[in-house]
Amino acid sequence: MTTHTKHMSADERRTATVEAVVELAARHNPSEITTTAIARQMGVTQGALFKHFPTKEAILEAVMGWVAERLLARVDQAAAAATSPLLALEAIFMTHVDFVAEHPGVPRVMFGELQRARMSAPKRMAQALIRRYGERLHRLIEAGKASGELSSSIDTAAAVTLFVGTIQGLVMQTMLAGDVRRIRNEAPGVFALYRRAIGSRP
Amino acid sequence: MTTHTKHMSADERRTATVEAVVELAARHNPSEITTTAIARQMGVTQGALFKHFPTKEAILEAVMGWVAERLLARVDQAAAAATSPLLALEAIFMTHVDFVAEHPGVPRVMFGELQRARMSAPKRMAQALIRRYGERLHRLIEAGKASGELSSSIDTAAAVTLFVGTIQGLVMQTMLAGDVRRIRNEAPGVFALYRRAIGSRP
DNA sequence: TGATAGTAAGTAAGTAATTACTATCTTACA
DNA sequence: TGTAAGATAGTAATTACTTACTTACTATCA
Repeated sequence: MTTHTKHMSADERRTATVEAVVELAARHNPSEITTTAIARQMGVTQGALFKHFPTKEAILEAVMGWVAERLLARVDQAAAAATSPLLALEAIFMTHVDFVAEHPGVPRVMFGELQRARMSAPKRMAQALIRRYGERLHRLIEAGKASGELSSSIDTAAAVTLFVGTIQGLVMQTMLAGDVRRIRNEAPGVFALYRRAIGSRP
Repeated sequence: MTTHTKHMSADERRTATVEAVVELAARHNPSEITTTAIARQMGVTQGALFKHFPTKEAILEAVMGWVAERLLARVDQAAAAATSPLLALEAIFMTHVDFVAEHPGVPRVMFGELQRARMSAPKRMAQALIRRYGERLHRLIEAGKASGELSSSIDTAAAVTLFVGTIQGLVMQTMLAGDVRRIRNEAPGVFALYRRAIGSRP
């Protein structure tokens, strides 16, 4: 319940800034997201941003933190509700796809940070997020192999790479088509193929 | 066998410019590839670029043309030498991985162009390349289903998306590790999973 | 309670640096 | 010698960030 005041609190403004970046990234190239564009999206002057963030990089750092927290929380929640490793992988997949469909700018910002030449705080956070995500997948796949639900002959590292790449492929299709709804429609078919790839054969 | 002259011909310079961009993209964020950086990579002043290209966008257009021509030629050559649809898909996969390992900047430039907000000539060329690439995959997968080599129950469109995403996933791993050789090492394992996903079961 | 001083949040108008691109002059080769 | 290729030194526009000033909320105290 935000009262209609002209001034926001520092915390509200920081959150609003992060959300503005995520929304802008859905329609614009991350490298074209200038501080002026962020401020305009928020209905505020450009200089006002620097009351809450020392640099633009600090803004991107906050964005990466926002993404890591929300994505991992939802993914963990989905996995916890599942009753087997394979079902957990499917739940994670669909949850991730939902997240990307809700926030199409997120994978673009992530990829943009990873592409940076020099190491930076936001790039480090993007790497850390993918590493943590990969560890969760690795554990689930190993558990699935142990329980016999997944084929014990598959390469776990390759299965992790394929999982992440599968979502990347869906994101790419979305960017090609320019239609966000498409990712939700195509996701089940693509995961069905992934299940064929890793599942044990009857 | 370029003779040691100070002035290059227009055609040589255009090719050298494209190669400079591809080399720069291997180490730098595509949006950080300025005309100054391109010129420095070529050992030439920045203004000299505009003797051969009217705009920077025209340079990127030439880059996309260079990529489309070389990648599709190599992919077609690899597919033609294969004796079955599945072997053709494997040959295309490995050829593509080789191409990316040789030119790690290429997928970054491609992805960067696709991310652009407004339509542009290079973006259109990137979309056209992926479309043509996808059509080739589509035909091969359909042929494989007809011959019984691939499962007839799989979704062909999803299989195309998964193929492209699989390579994207390998590229992402490369960017995370910062080590180009890794993609060649991991490629066979990942394709083995892809084969499990689409192949008919014995 | 109600005036008021202090402060956080915001504005407006700057800065230097960098960008793509250009005008003018110079060099090298056929 | 004429011309294409390149060098030099610009241009206006845009970038992240700053400075000086103004507004709105809040805690304090008579």
